[in-house]
Amino acid sequence: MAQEKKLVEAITSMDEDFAQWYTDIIRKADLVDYASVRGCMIIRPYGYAIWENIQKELNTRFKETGHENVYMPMFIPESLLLKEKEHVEGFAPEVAWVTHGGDEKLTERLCVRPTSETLFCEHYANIVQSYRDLPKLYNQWCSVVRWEKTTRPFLRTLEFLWQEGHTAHATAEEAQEETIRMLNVYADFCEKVLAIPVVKGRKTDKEKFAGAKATYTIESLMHDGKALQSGTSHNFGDGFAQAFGIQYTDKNNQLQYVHQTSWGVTTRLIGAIIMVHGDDNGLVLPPKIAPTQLAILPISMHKEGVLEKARELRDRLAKKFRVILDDSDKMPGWKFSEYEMKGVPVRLEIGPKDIEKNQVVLVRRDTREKTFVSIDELETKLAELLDAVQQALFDKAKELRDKKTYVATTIEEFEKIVQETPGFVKAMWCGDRACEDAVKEKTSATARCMPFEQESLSDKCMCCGKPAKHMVYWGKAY
RNA sequence: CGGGGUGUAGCGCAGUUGGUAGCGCGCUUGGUUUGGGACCAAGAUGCCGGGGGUUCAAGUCCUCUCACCCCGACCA
Repeated sequence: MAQEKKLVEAITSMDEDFAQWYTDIIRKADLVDYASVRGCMIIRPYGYAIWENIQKELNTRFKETGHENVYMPMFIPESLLLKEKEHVEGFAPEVAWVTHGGDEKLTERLCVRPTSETLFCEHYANIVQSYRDLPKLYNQWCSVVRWEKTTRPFLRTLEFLWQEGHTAHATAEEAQEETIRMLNVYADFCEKVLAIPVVKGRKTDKEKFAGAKATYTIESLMHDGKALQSGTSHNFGDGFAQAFGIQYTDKNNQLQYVHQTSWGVTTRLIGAIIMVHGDDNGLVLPPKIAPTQLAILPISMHKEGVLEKARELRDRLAKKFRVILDDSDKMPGWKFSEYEMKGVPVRLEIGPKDIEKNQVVLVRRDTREKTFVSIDELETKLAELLDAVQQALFDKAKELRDKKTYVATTIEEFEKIVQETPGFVKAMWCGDRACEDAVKEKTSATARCMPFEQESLSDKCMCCGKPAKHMVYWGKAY
């Protein structure tokens, strides 16, 4: 029995060692495997299915807001990358270079895209001539490469999957509207689909994207109290347009520069789902994103009629839900643990006793609460239960985030909170880079964002005591 | 890139003063089982991370190297 117990507890407790818990989950739930190149991961079918659902949901929203998908090359000539100064300085340290084609040394080395601003800019310069050509609302799904020093599956890998939207507009106002529109799309997606509450706001200059005029972000809080930047939306103004010569002729026959935006989310969102909803029994997936919403587990399936009934239910429910039937000869207890580990939102048990009573047992993953449901009203009850789980996950995550959101008015208070009770800390800031640097130096916490919903906690900067300009969410970040 | 740790069967690990490799889980086959990780029986599985040394003999000692994990600095 001791041995069995150990097996069940194969996942490290999150309170004991959060990092190890995370690693255990992604391996045991079959999300990823390590690849032979350092820092690269294999996204396994179950993990990739989550990404496919993310793609499906986001693509719908992108199309609804008028965007078209395109595909850009993965190589960027060095000369092209060098065109925008701040941008290069931001990315140069972490790009991978291709220097040879076969045995031939290339005359100009090519970087493997770390992001595709330069490619989109080059293309826009070619295809935009008139105000009639605007706006251009493009998006691409691809992978990018950043030669990171340390890596963690989903959170930071050398190569990762993402989408990057790149748009060009006639006016600064339109570009700003687009930047905020897409930030809101991300926020809505995170909250409604991933059940992850987010704080919307603007990045400080120190934290903004290399080459951007302004960066907006959605920030979420993980179970361990560390913050995760979950999506960003940048307004480039006309900086890139000037560097790349993207001009159009307006209605008055005047030559103008376009105003651009870019925005992206990555497979990191999967890391967020794990760290926001997961527990000591494994993954917990929000029904809207779960590859499998219902696992049907026949009990005593060698007995007459059980398997037949289970198959009948599977066929019936598969019309409306993402369902699997596990008719392998594993023990029921093993299957319970397995599907909990994989975060399947609801499981259905059906055995001889249930068939007699024309019922099934539904068990929700998040609370393990069991309900007996008549087979006749299964579709309705299951739909209700999935909705209830979706909502409960959001509520629970929000409650935890709110609980772990603190207020500090002095640097001493701030330091104490950061050290003793990790989470978001709301505090006032004068807007000076020196104070931001000092906070990081002292506490290793950074400014996550200046939220749109500002509060006046005090009229002085917590660091220097000068008049406060912004209320900032601070925290240690992934 | 700094600090720490680990590489032995698919996974988790043991391997004493150097003597030619073992345990648990998993896997295969057969049987009994099935409402919270079943049991019995019979099997299969190793370039001991890699290179170089020392030695009659290296998983074990020396040396170089590679990879991964954790903590920092940098980033999505």
